[in-house]
Amino acid sequence: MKKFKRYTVTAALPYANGPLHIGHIAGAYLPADTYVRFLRLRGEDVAFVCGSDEHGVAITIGAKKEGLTPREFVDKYHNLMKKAFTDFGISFDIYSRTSNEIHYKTAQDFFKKIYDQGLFIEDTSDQYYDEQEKIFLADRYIVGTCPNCGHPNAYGDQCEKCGTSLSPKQLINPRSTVSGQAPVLRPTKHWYFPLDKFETWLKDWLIEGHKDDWKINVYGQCKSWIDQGLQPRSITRDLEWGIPVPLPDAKGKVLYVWFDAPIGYISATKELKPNDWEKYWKDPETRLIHFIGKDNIVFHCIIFPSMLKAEGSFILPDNVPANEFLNLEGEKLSTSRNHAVWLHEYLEDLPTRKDELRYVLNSISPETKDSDFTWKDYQQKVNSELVAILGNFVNRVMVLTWKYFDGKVPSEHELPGTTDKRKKILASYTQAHTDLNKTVKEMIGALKDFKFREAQFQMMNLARIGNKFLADTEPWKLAKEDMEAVGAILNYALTVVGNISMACEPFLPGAAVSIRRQLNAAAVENKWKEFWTKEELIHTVPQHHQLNPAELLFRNVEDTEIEKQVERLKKKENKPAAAMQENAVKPLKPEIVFDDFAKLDIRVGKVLAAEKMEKSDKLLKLLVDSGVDKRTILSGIAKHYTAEEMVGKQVTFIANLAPRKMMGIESQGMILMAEDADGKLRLIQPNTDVNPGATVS
RNA sequence: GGCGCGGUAGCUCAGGCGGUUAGAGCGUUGGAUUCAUAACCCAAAGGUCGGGGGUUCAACUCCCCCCCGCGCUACCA
Repeated sequence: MKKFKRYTVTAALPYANGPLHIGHIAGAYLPADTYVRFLRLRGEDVAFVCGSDEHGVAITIGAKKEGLTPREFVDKYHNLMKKAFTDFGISFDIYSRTSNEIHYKTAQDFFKKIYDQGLFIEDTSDQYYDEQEKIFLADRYIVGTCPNCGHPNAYGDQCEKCGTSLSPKQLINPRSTVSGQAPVLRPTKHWYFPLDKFETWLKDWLIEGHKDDWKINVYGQCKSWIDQGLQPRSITRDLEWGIPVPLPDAKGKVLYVWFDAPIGYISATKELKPNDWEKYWKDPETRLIHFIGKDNIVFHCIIFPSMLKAEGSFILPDNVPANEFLNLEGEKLSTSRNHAVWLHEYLEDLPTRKDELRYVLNSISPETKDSDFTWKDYQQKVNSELVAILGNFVNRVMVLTWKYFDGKVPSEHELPGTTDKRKKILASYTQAHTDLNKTVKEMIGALKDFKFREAQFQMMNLARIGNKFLADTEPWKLAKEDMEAVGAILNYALTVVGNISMACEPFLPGAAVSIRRQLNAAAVENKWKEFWTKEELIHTVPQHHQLNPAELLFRNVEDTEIEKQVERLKKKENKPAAAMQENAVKPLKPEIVFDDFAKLDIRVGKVLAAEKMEKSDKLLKLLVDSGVDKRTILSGIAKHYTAEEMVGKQVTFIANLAPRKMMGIESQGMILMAEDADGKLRLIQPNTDVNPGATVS
């Protein structure tokens, strides 16, 4: 493996439109922090950078919703996240933000450098423009009737009722959500990054070059993406909030948030190391690693590297150990449903349990597949692992040393194997020592491979071996007959405790400090690098050294503690966030006159036959008796109704809608559905049967 | 529908370029023990390795089909 001189480690820039939850932590920040702590302990030169991602339409929408300016809005969430990270102990070297001036310049320079090479494609196309507000409307700012399901308030990028992805021009009767007015089409120019031109290079660099060293889930998704063919991507937007496109003819244009965000890693590094930041981004002997969640894979593995390649002077990511997702109590985390454990709330409720959260999240880290956090599991892991195995081991060694040696480290010398009992002790010692060294090597090997669950397990193994050593040698029995042996045993046990304090630092930084305090081990601190680079047990506590009183590393989690958390979770779900409630009821459409309505021929029909459309997940093909004819209607309801249950049902449909071909079959009408707040579709039916062909008015 | 990743003991997960009785931690049960936050230590029970075919002397591991979960994608008038 290539030897690197230094590391640049990034953790995904969290989007500044809401607080952090444990899914974010488990996905990117905890693994990144664990890895960085490991690197630092080995004495590596590392820059650990992160910051808030503060641009994009979603920010402007969120700001509007909360009645704030975008600036106030991002300030609020930037500060909230920054504090939560600090309080939790994620050890960024810098937590910056993309609204900083230095980032504006960095991003603009980056753009300009590629622009000057003539790489970007310029293209002018018609887009919706709000004449009253004098702005071009981003997709999310336009609502209209969904051409698919008739949902009157579909967004310009997606209909939330039927899930169809849309472009604004497909919407019927589009309206601006800013002014409520109908927007007009206007030509506007944008710049595109020619991703397609990097296909050959990506195949070489990624598909060939990282076949074996990238995680299989990451590699598989990238390969799938590249194989499907790459398209130019637009990298500018018509928007007020963002980084202005640094060109003379680009008034009102900003860089697309996805373009500027990853450059934020570079800006943050510049801010951190104004004089030698380039070493961390341009020296091939620097190892660049991105920690992200799986939603970010394509961006960090394909698009950003292509941008870096295009710019020309930067190094490329050497690895992108993306995690899958974390679920909560068996269900997906959901911001809108408020189904989440928010980091800042956890820290308020359980301020003394930071290591516990780190431990549990790491132990269920979604490294290879989605995983599930439950409070019950949290309690069990804390009680039966942290308390019972690790805390207990450290505590019993401390207590024994105080009891028999007044808290002074016993003398250190070879124990002569003069009796059978002593021979047994020596055998136990040899066994423990061999196991411990092996475990240390495995722990460090796992950390190098980004296998943090495994690494943490090996760290805990040190305590398991320690417990076994005590049980095997039984110093409390020997105290009656052979204090020299007791001293030898406890001297070694204290050595193990000292090594554990070093081993647990990347996983349980709080416990590491506590153990060091108990050992009164200021003298030990400069030994950390030795432990982490020699990869074996080292000598930690000098003989006759005075220890501090024992303190408990962890407390048991009582039932009442987790019951409180579970209840809190349930309560939240019954009471969705305020923002969600606003969303649940869509705003009224502009007024129409009776004649508009009269154009519609709405009727009730009866489904005679139904079948699932082949090769479609959403479409059912219905044969409907409309009274005047039997017609085929395709409807995107397959996720809500099976073909079988549709047969015989009365349905309301639009009878005079122009026929439309879908997947090779012509649909002669449109079934009307009601959409519940949760997105479920339900048929609109008369409350008693009517004859097929009955009109609705 | 296509593509990617996954489906291994009650739970969380290892493993597997085919080859002895499929592993660990936690949980459960039994034993031992008392230095320790009833914790630790020992032992046992517990799995037809998602289902069905196939290749092979031999498959959990390779091939095909199917089912389930997650993600991307197509369709959704």
